[in-house]
Amino acid sequence: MLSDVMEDYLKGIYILQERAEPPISTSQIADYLDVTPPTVTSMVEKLDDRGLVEREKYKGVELTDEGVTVALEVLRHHRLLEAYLTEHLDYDWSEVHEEADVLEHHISEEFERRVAEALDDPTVDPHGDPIPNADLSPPDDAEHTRLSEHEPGTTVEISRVSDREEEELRYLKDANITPGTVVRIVDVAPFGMVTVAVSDGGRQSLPEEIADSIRVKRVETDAVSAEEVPEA
Amino acid sequence: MLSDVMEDYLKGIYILQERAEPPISTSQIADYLDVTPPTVTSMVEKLDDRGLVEREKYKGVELTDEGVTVALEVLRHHRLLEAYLTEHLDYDWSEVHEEADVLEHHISEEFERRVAEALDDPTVDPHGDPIPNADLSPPDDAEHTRLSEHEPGTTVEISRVSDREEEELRYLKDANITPGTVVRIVDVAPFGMVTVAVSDGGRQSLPEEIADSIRVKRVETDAVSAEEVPEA
DNA sequence: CTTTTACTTTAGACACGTCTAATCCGGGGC
DNA sequence: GCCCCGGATTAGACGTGTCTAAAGTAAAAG
Repeated sequence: MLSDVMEDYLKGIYILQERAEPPISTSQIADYLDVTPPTVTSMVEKLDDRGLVEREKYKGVELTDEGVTVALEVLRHHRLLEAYLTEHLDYDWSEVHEEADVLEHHISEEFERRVAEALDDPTVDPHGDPIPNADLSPPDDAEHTRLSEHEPGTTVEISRVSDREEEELRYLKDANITPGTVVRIVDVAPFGMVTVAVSDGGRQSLPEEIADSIRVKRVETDAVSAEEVPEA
Repeated sequence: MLSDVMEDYLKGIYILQERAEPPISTSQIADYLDVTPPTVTSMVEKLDDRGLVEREKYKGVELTDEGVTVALEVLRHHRLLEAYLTEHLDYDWSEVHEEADVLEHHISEEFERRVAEALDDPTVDPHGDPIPNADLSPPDDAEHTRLSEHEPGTTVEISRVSDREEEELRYLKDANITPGTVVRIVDVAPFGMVTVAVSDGGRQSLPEEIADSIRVKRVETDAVSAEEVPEA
């Protein structure tokens, strides 16, 4: 019987592990979950006791296989819900996150099954994030690179945008940066800001943290030649 | 900011008030919510402090108007969810209760609105229970009488069956006692057991607590004359 | 009018998840 | 090789919701 809170810790640690190599530090977790470091310390002790994380004092934690499974289960719930809300309840993809963040802890396995069925077993959510499949095997995230790691001139297709802040998402949507869109990278500033040209001719600059959280797939350059974009 | 638990108490007290005149005693609540009486005492103190119930020590509690409003909000969530799960996620009406009991505390107002819209503002849930409308005015429950208060020989149409125990509901469904069905009352035993004849010719005996929780509407007797039922 | 009894409340404990304040490592700079 | 500083942990507290055991009360039975 894991509490909602424990599930949130495991999900958070999983996401942090996707972003950076384990071990994940106390303060990273505290930051991500918006609690104080002592709170994290006591929680990770508990998770360690239960065998959900491997903890080394003063170093940080790493999810065990069991911890990963729980995290994937929660993530599956979250992303299925996001997809369902978008497809069947007419939510916009920029506003589903909070609802899913709560409900993910409260739906039954039966509910999960029926939602997956109603959606015909989707593999990605509306933000482009992969939905772990029912057997909870770790999804493989190859081929997707970070927007921030490409050279100017490269043309890429957006595959995933992070689903954290509703504000940000609305902004990205307005700028037409959504999964499936093809953009050309115009400039990468020394402080990490990336400027891209969208197919409608607009340009958009994105600070490092954002550019880092957007995953893309490289596209053959001539694929967008029909929609050429001006240089400046 | 009411906790889930407080919402459960308020909903429970509301339902108990529908069944019996207030004040509602500590032990009735304890029984209904499956907690011990001291737990109830401390909780109702808190609810009293917040103005959600009127409490008289050693007597019991009664919901204030504000308490009623909260209870209706929760009940609206519950019943909309039951209806939604049945209509759009292919649940059977005998299995929706538990899912709704959890989710009712966790859906946003936005979610409520969209579900109501998807269902075209339904007025009753799959068990026949009235869904409070969005303005949370107390639903009026006239015309519905208890199955247990009718004379043998009377013909009635089932309008509501309680939604408490999945087991019971499945049993009732198998016996064809569902909202909309017309039955004739064959016998009322001195210990409260009611025997009814269903239109397919079967008969069904129901113990007092069940017969008490089933609400019915009286029907003109000749309405079922085409499907006459044997005496014994 | 007193006693009994059923129910309610008080007292005190515990698990959970959180906090602040204080202490404690451990690795980088000197 | 020592010190310092930033981050981590311990200590101790609190609010919530629950429990068991003990004490109290009200109303029915005698």
